[in-house]
Amino acid sequence: MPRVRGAAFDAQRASILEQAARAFATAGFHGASMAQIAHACGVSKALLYHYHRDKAQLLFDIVDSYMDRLLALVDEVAALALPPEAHLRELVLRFMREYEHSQARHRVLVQDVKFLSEPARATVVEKQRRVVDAFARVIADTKPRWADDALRVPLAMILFGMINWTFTWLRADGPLAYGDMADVVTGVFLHGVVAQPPRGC
Amino acid sequence: MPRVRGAAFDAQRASILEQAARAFATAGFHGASMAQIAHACGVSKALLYHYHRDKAQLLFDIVDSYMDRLLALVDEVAALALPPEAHLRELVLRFMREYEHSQARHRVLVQDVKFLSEPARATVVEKQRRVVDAFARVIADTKPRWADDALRVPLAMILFGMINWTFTWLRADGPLAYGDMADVVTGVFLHGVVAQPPRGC
DNA sequence: CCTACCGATCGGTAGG
DNA sequence: CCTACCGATCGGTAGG
Repeated sequence: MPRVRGAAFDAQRASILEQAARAFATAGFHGASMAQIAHACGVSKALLYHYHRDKAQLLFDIVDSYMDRLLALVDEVAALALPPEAHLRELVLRFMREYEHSQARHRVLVQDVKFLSEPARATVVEKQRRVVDAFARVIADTKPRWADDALRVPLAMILFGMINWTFTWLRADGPLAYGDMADVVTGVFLHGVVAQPPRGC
Repeated sequence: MPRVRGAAFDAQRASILEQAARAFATAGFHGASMAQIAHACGVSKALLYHYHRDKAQLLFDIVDSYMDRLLALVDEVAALALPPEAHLRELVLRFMREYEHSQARHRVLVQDVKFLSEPARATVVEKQRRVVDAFARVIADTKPRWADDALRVPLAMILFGMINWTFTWLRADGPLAYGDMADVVTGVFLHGVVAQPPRGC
């Protein structure tokens, strides 16, 4: 029985990243043991160390590959060359769809990046900065009421707050779908909750 | 040298809660050891167990007392009997001011409540539910564009996302003050970022 | 209110 | 001599 070495290697590596992300998401980086992760993967603990130098490297491989996916999303939407409000709406929709089937990875990104060693953390934070900056540029194109340059990033962070907080409470199997929530998020961010505009007609 | 037992007891207890909150905030619940916390307090590890049955009880005492403080804030603002938009503005301002000098407690509330035992967690979650519900009622009073009852809580969660995410990136010593950020958050939530209203005049 | 410890489990690595 | 893997156990340290 010949083995396709490369393919099996990659598949097992992907399986380990997925199971480790789930374990870190539910128990936290320090609360999840390598033994638990190995058990969830159906492999020996020693095998984990064949694919990842140590526990911190496993965490890094999860969040760094996830940030690459989010950066790719940013580029995909930019290629559509949409007008500013539609561009932002599409970004929010695609990000929330991505979160929906990456809940564990996303939770790990939010809660465990601080446990990385400094050079590894800096790599991830730089990629996060590029995503935030891409959102900030699109927001600036919508001609916001706050034109102050010092508020560019804070406005983007307000939007990320709306998006990122959603996955802490929204149930994937609940009555409200992620896609519907993306519409509400974009609507509130662009035009607010209140029906009447703030300035008289 | 007579000892005023009650006062010293309370002061030491408060000191332990503060140092433990800092340790949990930076290292996570499982990453912070009882020995580290004891050292930060300048006391023995055994003393910690004089005030709190175990590590989980210490975590509970931090977040439960913090939720009591947030519930008190809700009542204080309600007593002002403000019109809906001003009511919401005041709630956001006072919550963000509270976060400013409770950064460690707040971080612990967000990231470590999941490590409590189920009855303890339920107690905290119930208090969180009451805070969210209070915000949802004020939001409903502002005559939102989304009148659907199923969106009452999601709209409140969007606002909490904006507020709660802020403390993950806003530096207390930076150029942007929490009070200024509270104004921007309320402005975006009520009327959106875009200067032009969504409906024609 | 401390020192001295425990049963168990941690992340990581040995030989084969 | 290599890569891919296992059962067993290392030195330290966790909560209590």
